Amino acid sequence: MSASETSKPDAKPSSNDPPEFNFIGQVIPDLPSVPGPEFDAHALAAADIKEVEALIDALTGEADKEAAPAEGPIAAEKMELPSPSPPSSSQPGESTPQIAKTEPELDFEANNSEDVHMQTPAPEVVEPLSQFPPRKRGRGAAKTGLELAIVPASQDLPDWLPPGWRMESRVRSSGVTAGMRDRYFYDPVSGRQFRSKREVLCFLETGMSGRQRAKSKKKDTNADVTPLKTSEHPSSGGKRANGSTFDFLNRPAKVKWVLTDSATGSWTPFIGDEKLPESRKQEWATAFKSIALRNSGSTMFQSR
DNA sequence: AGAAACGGTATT
DNA sequence: AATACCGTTTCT
Repeated sequence: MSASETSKPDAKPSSNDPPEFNFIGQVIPDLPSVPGPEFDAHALAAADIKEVEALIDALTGEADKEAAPAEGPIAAEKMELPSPSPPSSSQPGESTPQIAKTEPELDFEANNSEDVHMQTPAPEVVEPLSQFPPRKRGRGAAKTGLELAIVPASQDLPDWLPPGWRMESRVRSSGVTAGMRDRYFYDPVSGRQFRSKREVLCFLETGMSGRQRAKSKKKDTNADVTPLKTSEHPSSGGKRANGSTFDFLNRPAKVKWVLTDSATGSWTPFIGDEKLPESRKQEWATAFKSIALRNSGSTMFQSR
């Protein structure tokens, strides 16, 4: 649809210094625990709600395909938004601008075909970061007992790397390039692996791995942002860079997004009755934003 | 098929 | 010269 930016007359100074931008890194330095909305809820209100919907859909739809029959009434129609209409926007003809005065809680409940087995999905801080690889695979798998010097590198992270991201530095143990180091970056949300700064940044921008062209010879006139692949559980394996999604492993069966503050637009995810743990909040917020952003362009980052 | 590691060119 | 980046190979 809106192929070209509609409202962007000259939003590109481009004459000064378009340095490295890592909006996510700046926007989410550290999500405040309560009233610290970094993003504009207004933007999320309308169209983005659908994203959340879709997201939840994905969550439930792909949550456990094993329990999903080939035609079972999955998430498709489970979702029911009480009021898809954006509160912030004024409804001409009505007179109840009781916007988010009293917490318009939209509860997207995600019920699988089964009931709930995971009422307490996230006991605590999961362990998104496995310090060391599960095993040795690939080239130097069973070669020599090479115990690669895998440096956690939790520190000394590059400045461009958004907070929460993990970096791994592996040293090559053989070959003419032995001794060289390869760095890998991992998205805390999806767990995907990236091999370079460029990949990461590209991912942060578009939400996709920028490397996705030359696939089909000539058939993509607008191969822009490919839809998410809602058929993977990244956290379990951590694919390389490609799609972006939630942590499909540790998710609640029911999520409730509450607009805690309409003014600033502070949405807070609730699991059941409990507020999302801080540890998870960032991830969610990141994903949430990422998705919303993907659709609204940069609408939500406008500072008023 | 996917992940890990190496090879090698491009870039700084 | 150093290293960032990514194609390709190798192994699970």
